[in-house]
Amino acid sequence: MRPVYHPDRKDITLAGVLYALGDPIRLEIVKLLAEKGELTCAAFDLSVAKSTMSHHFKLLREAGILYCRKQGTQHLNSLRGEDLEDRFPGLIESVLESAERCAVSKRSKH
Amino acid sequence: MRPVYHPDRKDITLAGVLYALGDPIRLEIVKLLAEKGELTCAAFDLSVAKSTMSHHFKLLREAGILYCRKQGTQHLNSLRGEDLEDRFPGLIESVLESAERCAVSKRSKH
DNA sequence: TTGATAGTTCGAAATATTCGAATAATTAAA
DNA sequence: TTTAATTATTCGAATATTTCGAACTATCAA
Repeated sequence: MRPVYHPDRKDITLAGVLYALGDPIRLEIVKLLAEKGELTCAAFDLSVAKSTMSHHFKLLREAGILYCRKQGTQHLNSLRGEDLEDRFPGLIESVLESAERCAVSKRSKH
Repeated sequence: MRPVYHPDRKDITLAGVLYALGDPIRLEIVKLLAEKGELTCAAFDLSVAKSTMSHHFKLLREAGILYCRKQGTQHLNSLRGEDLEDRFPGLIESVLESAERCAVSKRSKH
């Protein structure tokens, strides 16, 4: 397993970030990372195949949204909060707030 | 030409909105609409085929991002600002701010 | 070694995107 | 009332992306 690619901060694009966030699974991943900090892929049980999860993580990583470091057989993922904040101030926060609101309104439907 | 479909406010999803915004052409469309108000497809000269533009407008419309009304042979498009603000407060504003920042930093590279 | 665990890579099937050509709807001109 | 011009959608083909399960790689532990 060769080291994974991470784009430079300056190469993170808005459309790339929004595209990466524009998928329910990936949005959920980002939400959990924002809550919990650093997590392995295995921490997410999101009803898709392992290879599909791998694809989602790769896409998020290559969009510049998360950073991945290896520790033994595990891959620890965390948000690139500082880079994202520098590049698009307030954006991720705003997205997470919307995501949280949706989660709340969904729960309160019952 | 039958009347076009617009989703109800409540059916606008965060992932759907972010996905729709996650394309350079569509982001540009939204940026221009935010600036200028109501515009026809023809107002955008974005170096893609006419049919592709039609596809992008349809996707933005079905994501709930814009409203389209017919006037003669033209289709007038505008942002569903109120609906979006109700559903995801501050989100579009935040995206547009990031988009504007990018545009500025791109211009100041020369 | 051998096995177990954590992820990636591969190839195929299903979806989505893009284009140019053809079509539809409306208005204006002859 | 035809005819032409304008605006945009729809169709079919080519290309790209997404998803899955199976096979593979890397690391650690027994």
